[in-house]
Amino acid sequence: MTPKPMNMTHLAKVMKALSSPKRLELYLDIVKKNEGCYKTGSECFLTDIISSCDLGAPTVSHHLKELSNAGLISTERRGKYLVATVNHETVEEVRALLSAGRK
Amino acid sequence: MTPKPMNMTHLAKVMKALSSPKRLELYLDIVKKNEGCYKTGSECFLTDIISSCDLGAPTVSHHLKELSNAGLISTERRGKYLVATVNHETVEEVRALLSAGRK
DNA sequence: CTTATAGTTCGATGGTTGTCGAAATATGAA
DNA sequence: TTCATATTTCGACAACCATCGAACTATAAG
Repeated sequence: MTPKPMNMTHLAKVMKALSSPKRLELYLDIVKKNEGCYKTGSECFLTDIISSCDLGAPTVSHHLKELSNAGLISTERRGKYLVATVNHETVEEVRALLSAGRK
Repeated sequence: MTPKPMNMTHLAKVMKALSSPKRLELYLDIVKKNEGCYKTGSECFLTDIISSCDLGAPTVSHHLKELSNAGLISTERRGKYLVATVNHETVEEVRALLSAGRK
């Protein structure tokens, strides 16, 4: 089944969410940690992200909200911590739209 | 052959180039006109883009330069007119990077 | 050469954004 | 409850951006 089409306003929002180098780095970090989760069962904790990047906690919080707002990730509170998971559907929709007019 | 990997700074640049709704619209318009070109031989002229969108010529010129700067399109002067063509390689590189950690 | 059309460059402007520190909130531990 | 850690909200600020009109350059037609 092909993923349902995405309107352009939303797509622009997703692109904007990934247009800041730091935020893109954060996103790819979450992706990688999610891969690890698939294999080892460990999850992606916000606190680890904050520790491993050179940004302040408020900035990271803001970036994660932006990624979440664009539908790229979802966040869930697990006790004291926050867990981030990638929303693969949204990524697929972007890929689908980028496939337009492919050779 | 898999496309060569793209560094993150460049990827962020590409994302930023597509993060403005109007500019995204322009890009997809160029993609569509390039598709038509493949079938009918007609090309994508800047003057037509300017006529069919609600932006001034200076703004469109600026947007096209941004798309070109990101490597998403190339422009070529054909006599009095400017022709825009999609750079499929760049799009493929973006798609490749978005494939990271896919289910 | 003059005119008309296509496109770019420039300067300005209002709006958005990434980042920070400080303060507030949330949650679990002692 | 009190404390420590995790996260969010707030206010601010400099930097950036999308858009515009005016002026400039380029190319072709007459």
